[in-house]
Amino acid sequence: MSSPAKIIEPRWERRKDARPGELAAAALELFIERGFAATRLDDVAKRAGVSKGTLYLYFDSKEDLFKAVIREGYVAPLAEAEQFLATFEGSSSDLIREIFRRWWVQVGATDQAGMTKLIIAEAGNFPELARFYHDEVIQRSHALLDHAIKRGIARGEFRDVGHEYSGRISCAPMVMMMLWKHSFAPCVDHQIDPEKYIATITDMLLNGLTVRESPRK
Amino acid sequence: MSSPAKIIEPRWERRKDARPGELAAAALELFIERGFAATRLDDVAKRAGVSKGTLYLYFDSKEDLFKAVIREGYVAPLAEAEQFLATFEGSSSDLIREIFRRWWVQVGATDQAGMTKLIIAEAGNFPELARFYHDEVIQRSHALLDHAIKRGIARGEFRDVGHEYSGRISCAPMVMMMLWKHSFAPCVDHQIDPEKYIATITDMLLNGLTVRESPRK
DNA sequence: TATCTTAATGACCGACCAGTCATTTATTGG
DNA sequence: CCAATAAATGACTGGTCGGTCATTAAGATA
Repeated sequence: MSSPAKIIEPRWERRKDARPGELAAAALELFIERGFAATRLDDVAKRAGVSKGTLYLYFDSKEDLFKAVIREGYVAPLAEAEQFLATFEGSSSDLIREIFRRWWVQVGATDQAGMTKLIIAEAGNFPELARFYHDEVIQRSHALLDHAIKRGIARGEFRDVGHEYSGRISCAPMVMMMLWKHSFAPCVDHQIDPEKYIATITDMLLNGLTVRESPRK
Repeated sequence: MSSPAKIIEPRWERRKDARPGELAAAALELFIERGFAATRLDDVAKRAGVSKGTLYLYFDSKEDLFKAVIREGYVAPLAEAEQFLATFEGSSSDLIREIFRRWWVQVGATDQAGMTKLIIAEAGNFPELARFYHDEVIQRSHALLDHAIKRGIARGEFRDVGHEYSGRISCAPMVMMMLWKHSFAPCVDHQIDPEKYIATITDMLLNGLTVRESPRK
C-alpha cells in the first residue's frame, strides 16, 4: 500500500536564525488583529510554523516578544519624511499634500498602521512602551507637520494658527483613518476611500470651511 | 465582652432599583481602567458593593453590561445635541463652535470619553460590540457634524467641501483628544489644554491654513 | 555509520475567570 | 409574630491560556 519510493518528510527543520524573525512577524500580525492580551502564544507559534515551546527558546515572555515587535516595527519612513521636508522646494500646500500622500502609502496602507491602534489600546498596561512610542513616533510626526506649517507661515503662504496644536490637529484625521482601518472597518460595511478622504482632508485643512472672497486653487 | 445594646448590622440590603445604575457605573470605571476583556466581573461587583451573583440578576452577560454602559453615557447627550442642532438659529460657525464646546463638556471631559479608546482597542475581538457602538454613537456623531456643515453650505456660509467625509474629518481632532486623554496622557507629561486645543480646531476648520485676501473673524 | 549536540516538541500545570445555582437572609404582608 | 417572597450570596464548574520541562529527533561531526 505504501509507495516504494516514499520520501520521508522530516517533522521539523533546524532554523535557529530564521525563527525569531518569523515569530516576531507572526506576533505582529496577531497583536494587530487581536491586541496584546487576547493574542495566544499558541497561535503565534502556530502561525510561525513552530510549537509554543520553541517560542520560549527565543523570547523570555509574552511581554518580551511584544517589546521585540515594537522595536522592530518603528522603522524609518519617518526619517525619510524628515529628509523630504528638509529638501522640499515647492509650495507649502503641495508639501502638506505630499506628506499626507506619502504617509498613507508608506505607513497607513501597510500592516504597520495597526501598531497605532495597538499602542493606544495597551498604553494603560504598558506605560513604558507607550512612552517609547510617543517619543520616537508621535512626537516626531507632530513635529513634522508642525514644521511644514511653520514653513508655510514663514513663506507667507499660511496664516499663523498658533504652533502649539496645529501639527497634532493636522495629523488627527490621518491617524483616525488608520485606526478606523484596524478597528471598525472589518466589522461594519462602511469603508473609507483613502484617496478621496485625503483629498478632503487637504482641502479642508488648507482652505477651511467658510467661503472666501477670492477662492484659491 | 459584647456590648449589651449591640446593633446587628444587616449583611446586605435589598435595593433593587439602585443596583443596575451602580453596577453600570462601576463597570464604566473598570472598563476604562483595564479594557473590556481584562475587567473581571468579580471586581465590578465588588466596586458596586455586591456579589457577582447579584450582577447576573440585572445583566444577562458581560456584553449586556457593556451595552448598558454605552447607552447610559452617550445616547442622552447625542439626542440632546441633535435637538440643539435642529433648533439652533445663529451662524453656522457659531454652531460648529458650540457643538465642540458641548461635546467636550458633556462627553470629552467625563469618564465616558474613555469608552472610545476601549471600543477601538477591542473592536477586533468583540465585533458585535463595535457594531453596536458604531451604529449608536459614531454614525450619529458624524451625521451630526455633517448636518451642521450642510446647513452652513445651504445658508451660503460654508464652501461645499463634499459631504462624504467632512463630518468624519471634523470629528477626528476631538476624538483624538479623547483618545489621548485615556492613553498617552497618563504616561507622558505632555498634557493638552482642552480650551486652547478646541479653539485651534475651530479656527483651522473654519478658516483653513492658507492666507485670505479678506480675513474673517 | 555511529555518536553527540541541541532545536523543537507537546503534554502538562496552575492560575484565572465568565457564568451557574443551591442556599441564606432581608423584607413584606397577613 | 410568623410564614412567604425574592434579593443577594459565594462556592463551584468548565474552559482558557501563560509558562514549564522531560522527551524526541534533526543535523553536525568525525
